[in-house]
Amino acid sequence: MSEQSRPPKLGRVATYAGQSLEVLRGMILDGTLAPAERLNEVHLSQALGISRGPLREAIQRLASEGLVEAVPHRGVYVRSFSARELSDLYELRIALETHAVRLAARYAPQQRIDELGSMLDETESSMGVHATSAYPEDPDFHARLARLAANPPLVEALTDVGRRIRLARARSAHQPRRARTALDEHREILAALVARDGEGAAAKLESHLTSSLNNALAVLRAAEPD
Amino acid sequence: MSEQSRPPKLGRVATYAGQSLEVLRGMILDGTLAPAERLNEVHLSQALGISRGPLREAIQRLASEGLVEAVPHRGVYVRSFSARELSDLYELRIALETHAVRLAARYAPQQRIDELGSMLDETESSMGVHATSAYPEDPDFHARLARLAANPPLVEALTDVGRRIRLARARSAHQPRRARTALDEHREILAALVARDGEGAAAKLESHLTSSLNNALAVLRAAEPD
DNA sequence: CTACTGACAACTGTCAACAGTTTGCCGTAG
DNA sequence: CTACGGCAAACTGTTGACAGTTGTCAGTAG
Repeated sequence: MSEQSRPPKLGRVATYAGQSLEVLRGMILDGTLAPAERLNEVHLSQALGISRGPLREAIQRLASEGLVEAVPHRGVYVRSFSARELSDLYELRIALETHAVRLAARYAPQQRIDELGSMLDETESSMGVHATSAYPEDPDFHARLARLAANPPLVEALTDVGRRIRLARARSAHQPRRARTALDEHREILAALVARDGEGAAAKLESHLTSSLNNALAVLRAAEPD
Repeated sequence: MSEQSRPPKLGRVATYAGQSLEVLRGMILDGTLAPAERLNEVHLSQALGISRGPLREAIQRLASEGLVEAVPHRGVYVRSFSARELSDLYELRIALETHAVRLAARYAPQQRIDELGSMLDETESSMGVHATSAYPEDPDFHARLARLAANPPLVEALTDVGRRIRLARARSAHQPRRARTALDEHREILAALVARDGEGAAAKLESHLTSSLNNALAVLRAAEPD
């Protein structure tokens, strides 16, 4: 067991397992597979036109992303989140993302920050047309913000948390009013970032995410007030 | 596709995939499978006495934990970490763990904090005997500290980061002197926690982890000074 | 009417074989 | 001697079938 060699460069090739992963993730996040629903391997593999092997691999990865929960010998279920779990996820996200923005304020090259600004401009101009995007906290802004920290493991962790949050608040989809507010808050965060004010950006980001959480919680409780 | 039901309670049953996961994780963390080494599915499945199916599932999970890297059609490799990646991991860990300790200072019940203290006493008394534990930052203390935050996703994230760090610094195993220092630093952190001084505990924790990182980096550079 | 028992059906876990891709080797041409 | 091309071995991706477990539902005893 000493077969020395170095990992090759990544040469992406399509694989059924990989494709199924993306399809299933989409089905979960857009509600085709509802929370608490059980995934039947036979039915799903037939629906996707593949065998159970690759499907099981895809499901496995979904479990590691926290989108489904697998119980040995009893099947896998789309995760459903309580209000408490949603709060926990947001708290984690706040810790990660405020740290990311502090790093970005210190180390991010000016150009990348400017790109974020022009991205916001595009979002705003397309806003009048499409009325609103499907999701107020457009993941793009936050994902790009995270990447400015230039810390791959941090980005990875935030991606996972982001996906779970998106699933947890799937029902509270579009909220036109909040989308407008969110854009303004994004601009404030960016302004602090341009000024290289890490603490200020972190503070604005935290309040932004906190109000986003409160909004989600309100919708959640309105849906099931028990 | 609307099969309603609720997720059952967890009823752990042994499964080849699950067992293989733990075996393989152990082999990677203790160096039996060296960094950059390729995992041959056929050889491994024969060595473990199982077929490739469950083995592939176990490998899949290792990949999601960040311990191996899978390249489609080219095999999976035990991850090896550069100094930069190790720093990134520590930075992420610091962000997560300082946040955890702040939460702990605010919300953790007194009893759980006291348990941490008696655990440190045991560690110290067993220290003269075994001379030193295999790993200076004994994962137990940090893992328990994380759990005090009472935020499962946060604990999960820290577990993953901890495993990767442990792999990254696998070579720099025992360091008796540092183990002694680490224990003292743990006591300081705990003292701040007892005083419910979240900021103080966070600061002490950060410097503790920073010196741990510097120690690891020094060992790493000594091993391969290129 | 309720609680237990046993068999059946459905589903997940596992296996062995097949198929497609990658990689290394060998021969040939320049 | 070096560069290119094609063949073959090795390995990963995929499949369909088998095995063991779980959950359900009659049927029966209390």
